[in-house]
Amino acid sequence: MNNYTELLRQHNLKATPQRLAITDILNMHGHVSIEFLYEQMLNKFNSISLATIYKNINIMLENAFVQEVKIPHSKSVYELTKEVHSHLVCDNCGAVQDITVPIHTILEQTDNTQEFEIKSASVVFTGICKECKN
Amino acid sequence: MNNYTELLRQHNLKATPQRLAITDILNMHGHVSIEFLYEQMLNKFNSISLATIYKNINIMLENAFVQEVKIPHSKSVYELTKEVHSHLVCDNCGAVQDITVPIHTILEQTDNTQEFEIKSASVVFTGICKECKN
DNA sequence: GAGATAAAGGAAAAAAATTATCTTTTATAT
DNA sequence: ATATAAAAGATAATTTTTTTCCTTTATCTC
Ligand SMILES: [Mn+2]
Ligand SMILES: [Mn+2]
Ligand SMILES: [Zn+2]
Ligand SMILES: [Zn+2]
Repeated sequence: MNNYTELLRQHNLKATPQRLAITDILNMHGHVSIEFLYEQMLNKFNSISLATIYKNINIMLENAFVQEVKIPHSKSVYELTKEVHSHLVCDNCGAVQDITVPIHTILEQTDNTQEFEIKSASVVFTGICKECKN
Repeated sequence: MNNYTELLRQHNLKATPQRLAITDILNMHGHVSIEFLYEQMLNKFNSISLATIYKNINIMLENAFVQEVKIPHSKSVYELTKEVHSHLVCDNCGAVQDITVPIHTILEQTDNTQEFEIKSASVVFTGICKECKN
């Protein structure tokens, strides 16, 4: 269990109980939607405002604290920023898991005659997860 | 210049002037946002409803006529469905262009111990386009 | 081509998602 | 302990998307 107090302060963000709870939930669940996050937060703070969720997710996005994962045919999920990685999304149950893809190798094998200077890649694989196959 | 009358009918969709105009705009501009599409449509149909745009884009998505491209840090764009491909998005001007990535090769080089059955991939590269480099 | 009809368009309202405003509370520095 | 700027909560406002309801029209059949 990580404590994000210092990390928040390093970004000049006050380490409020609400923010620490958000980071805890992200840390525990990995990839969460706004609604899920709100529901979880309501358990701890029965009068928390949805606006607080949005304001915090947005300020954490600005500070590169949190990343948005855009998923084909469904809503975005959010996660704590970690090393660069890609995602697997289950078509059946919606579960999102991390996967490491050799982006560099891909770029070497991709014909880029367009002279586009690539800086980053967002890769989301879709399919059926291990659990849903059974 | 393509005519989408038949394709629409094959999906049991009436070939209305509005729909043909939408396919024309998609065909001409490649990747368009809802707002852009609406503005363009207003030129031809000065009383078109935004609801018509949404209803048609949604029905075309359902029929796999049109695809949504989700882009990190910006709004989605829509395009006519064609052969499988990926995208380059310019951080500077927002331009979206197609690129072909050897997905199969990537999968071979990606360690998938998670036993996830991958069916498709959504790949969006971000960077600086040729024009914006000058 | 005229008539029948189900689908689609337009206008407006409703719903859902997100952001802004304003007052109260609180984390943090002194 | 106090001061203060930032954040929370409540609410309103805005933006985005969907729904409803009535009118129009594309298409089928004759
Ligand atoms: Mn992840
Ligand atoms: Mn494309
Ligand atoms: Zn699954
Ligand atoms: Zn550019």
